[in-house]
Amino acid sequence: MEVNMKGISASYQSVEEDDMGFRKGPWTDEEDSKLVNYITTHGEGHWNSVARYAGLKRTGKSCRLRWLNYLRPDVRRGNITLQEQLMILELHSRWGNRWSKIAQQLPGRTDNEIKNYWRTRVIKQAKQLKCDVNSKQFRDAMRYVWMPRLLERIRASEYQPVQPVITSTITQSGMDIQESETMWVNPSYTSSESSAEVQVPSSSDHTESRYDLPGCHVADSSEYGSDLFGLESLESFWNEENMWFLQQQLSDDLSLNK
DNA sequence: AAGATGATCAACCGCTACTCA
DNA sequence: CTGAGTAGCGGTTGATCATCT
Repeated sequence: MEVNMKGISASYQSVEEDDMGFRKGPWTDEEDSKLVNYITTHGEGHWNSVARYAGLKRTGKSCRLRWLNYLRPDVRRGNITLQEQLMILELHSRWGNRWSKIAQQLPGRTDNEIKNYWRTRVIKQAKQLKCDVNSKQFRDAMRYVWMPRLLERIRASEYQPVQPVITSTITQSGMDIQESETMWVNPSYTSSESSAEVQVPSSSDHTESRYDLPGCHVADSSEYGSDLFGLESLESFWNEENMWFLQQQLSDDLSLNK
């Protein structure tokens, strides 16, 4: 039987059935088309009925997941864009592992996809830096170093303002007004403040003191593996300018907390 | 060329929340 | 109120592909 995995057709032998006779494992083209046909005709919901009446030996849960994560017509495929990466970082800093909630802000992306992105890219980078992904150090690095850089890259590539995100609809005087909020472009870390307007001392002021984040090991360039955010190397984030800026931010935070 | 290792992502699992009889 | 059925969420697993040695 043929199944489609990662865009290629492959023979797959290990589709099995559980004690209840439900099939498990990758979906076949035939199963996909049965599910799509049924939902096209009858609509979503009542997943156990879908499974039964569509002639699928699958659990309702499995049908729901397959539809939402793969078969839905509005599912977006392909790489996570720079804008989406920035949104994920920002929204995760607000909401934590609320993948479904984050996914709602990214049309066409599924919670599964975002979760996978976070686990495979972001957590990996935290590990490489020997930081806990939830540590203040790593979060500050994201907020004050990586996200501004990402924003700069977006602006450089588009050469136009970043699209605001429509977050709510309010009704006023009988008219629907869409209130747009630049929810992920926090002024506190826009590029103008993070780099352009910040006075960076000459390199001689701090060349000797490569900044070690407390409890956070800055890896040698040889330790860097894949490229979070599509940058050439994570090392470029941890250059002296950004280190200096991050150090200032951290010391400001500390003084505020006194 | 082949085996080892790492990265990716679809799918499953367990749990909680919600609905309804 | 309670229990069954269902939907949805987040964590985890495992198959496959890609890259490295």
